[in-house]
Amino acid sequence: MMRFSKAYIPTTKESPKDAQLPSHIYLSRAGFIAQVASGLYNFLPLGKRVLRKIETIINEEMAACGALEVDLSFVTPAELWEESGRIEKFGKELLRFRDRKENLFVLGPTHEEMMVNIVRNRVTSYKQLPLNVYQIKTKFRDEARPRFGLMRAREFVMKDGYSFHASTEDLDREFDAMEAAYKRVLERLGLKFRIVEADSGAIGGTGSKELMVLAQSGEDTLAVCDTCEYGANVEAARRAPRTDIPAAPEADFARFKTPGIKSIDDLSAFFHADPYYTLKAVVLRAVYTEGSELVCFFLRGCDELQEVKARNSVGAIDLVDASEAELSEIGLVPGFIGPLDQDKIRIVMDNDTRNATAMICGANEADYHFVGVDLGVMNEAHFADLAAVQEGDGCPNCSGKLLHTKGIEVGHIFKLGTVYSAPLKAEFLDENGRSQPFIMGTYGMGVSRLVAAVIEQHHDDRGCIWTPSTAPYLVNVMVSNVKEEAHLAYAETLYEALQKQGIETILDDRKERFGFKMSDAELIGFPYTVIVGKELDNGSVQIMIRSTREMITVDADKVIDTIGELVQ
RNA sequence: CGGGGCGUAGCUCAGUAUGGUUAGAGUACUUGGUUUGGGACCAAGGGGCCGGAGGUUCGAGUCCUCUCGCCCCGACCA
Repeated sequence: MMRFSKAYIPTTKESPKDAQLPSHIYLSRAGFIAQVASGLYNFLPLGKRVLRKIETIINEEMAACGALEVDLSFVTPAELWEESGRIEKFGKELLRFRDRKENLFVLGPTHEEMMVNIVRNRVTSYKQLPLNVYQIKTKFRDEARPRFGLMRAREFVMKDGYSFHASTEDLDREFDAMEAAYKRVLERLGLKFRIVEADSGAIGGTGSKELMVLAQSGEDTLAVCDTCEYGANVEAARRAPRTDIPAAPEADFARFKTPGIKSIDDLSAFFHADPYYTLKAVVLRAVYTEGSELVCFFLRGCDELQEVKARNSVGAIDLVDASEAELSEIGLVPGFIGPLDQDKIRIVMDNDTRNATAMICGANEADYHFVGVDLGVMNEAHFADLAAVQEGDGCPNCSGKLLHTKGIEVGHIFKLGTVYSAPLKAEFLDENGRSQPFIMGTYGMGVSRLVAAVIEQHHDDRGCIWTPSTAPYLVNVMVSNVKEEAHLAYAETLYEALQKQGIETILDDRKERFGFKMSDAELIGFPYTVIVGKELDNGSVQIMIRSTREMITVDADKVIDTIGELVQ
C-alpha cells in the first residue's frame, strides 16, 4: 500500500531561488526532481513515475508500428564520431574522456553513428529492410547554457529511433507512420500540440518536422495558420504571395539626392512611398568550414531577414555582423547599398523582389538612391527565400492568415537519406546485386522534456495539474484527520478497492492538518483527491477535481463509479 | 564564449557601506502539550569551516587577490 507517510515526497513551500519557469518551480517544490548541478537533475520517486508513464506510452506506440527497442552503450568510442565527421561539428557539446588505456570516448548525445554501426555489415540485403530500431535512454550534451530546469538540461532522457530503407518511397512511408505515431503519443499524453515544418539545418536530409507543445514559455516561435493545419517554425515558414499590394510610387528611373536618408523609415517618409517599394540591404559575414566572406542580402523594406533562411541560402555555418569598417573597405556605403552596377560583394535577393518594379534602392554612393528601379534587370542574380514570415501574412496552403505562437520542441523527425550511411559506408545489396547506402530516417522525442512540457501547459498558481495519463497517481485518497479511526479504515478499504480496479492510488495518511494536505495535493497535482473527512459521518466523501478545483460530494460507496465516470 | 547577478542552517533570506561579544530570522526537523475542513498554537531542543585558497589586521562573514559553483540576458543549440 502506497502510504504518503511512508513515501518520499519532499514538498516545500518556498521555490528554489534558481527556478524561473512554472515547470521548474512546481516540479522542484512538489518533490518530483532535485537539481544536482547545472543542467543535471535527480528524479525523485514521483518524477520517476511520470517519466516511466511517458516511456510506456511511447513504447506501446512504437510496438504498434513494429519498431524494435534496443539499448545502446551510453559511452561511445570517439573513432565513430571521427568517422562521421561529427566530432568537429558537435564540438564542445560532446563530453569526452579517456579510459585507463588512454582511449578517447564520448558520452552519447544522440546515436546515429552507433545505430549505423549496429546495422552495417549485419543487414546486408534489401530483403532485410525496412528496419526501425529505437531506444529510450539518457543522453548527454554539454550545453553552453543549460536552463529552465528539465527543458534544457545537459543530461536528459530521449527516445531516439532510426529507420533503414531500400528506397526513398519506403522512407516516406515510414516517416509518415512515425509522424502518426508521435501524434498519438502526444494525444495520449493529453497535450495540445502542433506538427510543424522545420529547418533541417546542419543535420541535412530532405525534410524534417518538429512536434511542438504549445506553451507561452516555449523557446521556439511558430507560424501557424488560423484556418488549416499548416504550421512551421519561423525558421522555415513559408507564406502566400502578398495580395494587398500598396499603391506604387510614380517615378521614372532616376538617381536622386537623399542626404542623410539611411533607414527604411526615413526613405519611405522622404519619398512618401510604402516600405514595400524600398529595398533593404543586410550585409553579414558568412562563415564557412573554411574561410568566410561578406554577403549582402536584399529584401523588401517591409520584410525582416530570417537568419536561418539566409544562412541556408549561402550554405554558411554561421552569419555574423559585419562592421562599417569592413563595408567601407570594399567600397560600400552603409545606408546607401544597392544591387545595381556593383560587383563588390556577393548578393542574395529575396524571392519577393524578383521582377519588382517601382523600387527605391541605394545607389552605392553616399546620399544618393535610385528611384523607379525595375529589378527585372537582376534576374540573373541568386534568389532565395530570405524574409521572416510575419503575423497576418497569408497561409501558403489556404486562404487563412498566419499567426505566431510559442512552442516547446518535444520531437523532431528527419528524412536523413544517406547523410550518415554514405560516409559510414553502411550499405546493402539491392535487387540487382548493387551496393547501396541505406536510406535512413531518424525520429527523436524528448522524454524528460515532455515531463516539463506537460506542466508548462497544465498548471495554475497552486501547482501541477497532471493529465490522467501522466499523473504519478491518478487518485489521492486523503484522510482529513487520521485520528478518526473509522475514517482511516474506510480510506484504506477504498484504497484497496481502487487499486483492484487498476486505478493507481496513493493514501495520504499523514498526521497533518487538512489545509496542509490539501495544499500538497494541489501542488503535486493528482487529478483526483478523495477527501475522507467529517462528511463520512453522513455517508459521503468529496472528490476534488484538480484541473478545475471543483469539489463534488458523492456517496461513500459510489466513489469508484464516480472516478470511473470522471476518467471515462 | 561575451555581459550582469548571487554563494551565510535542509530551504528562503538578513547581517557585509563603517572589521570588534558566543553569527541571526522565518521555515523545515526533534520532544512534550493543546489543536484538527485550507500550509495551527505554546514550550523546550538539535542543526553553520559564512563556497574554497591565500593575504591585510591584535582581530575577517565583513577589506584585498586568486579560484570554484549557480542563475539571468545574449551567442550557440541533432
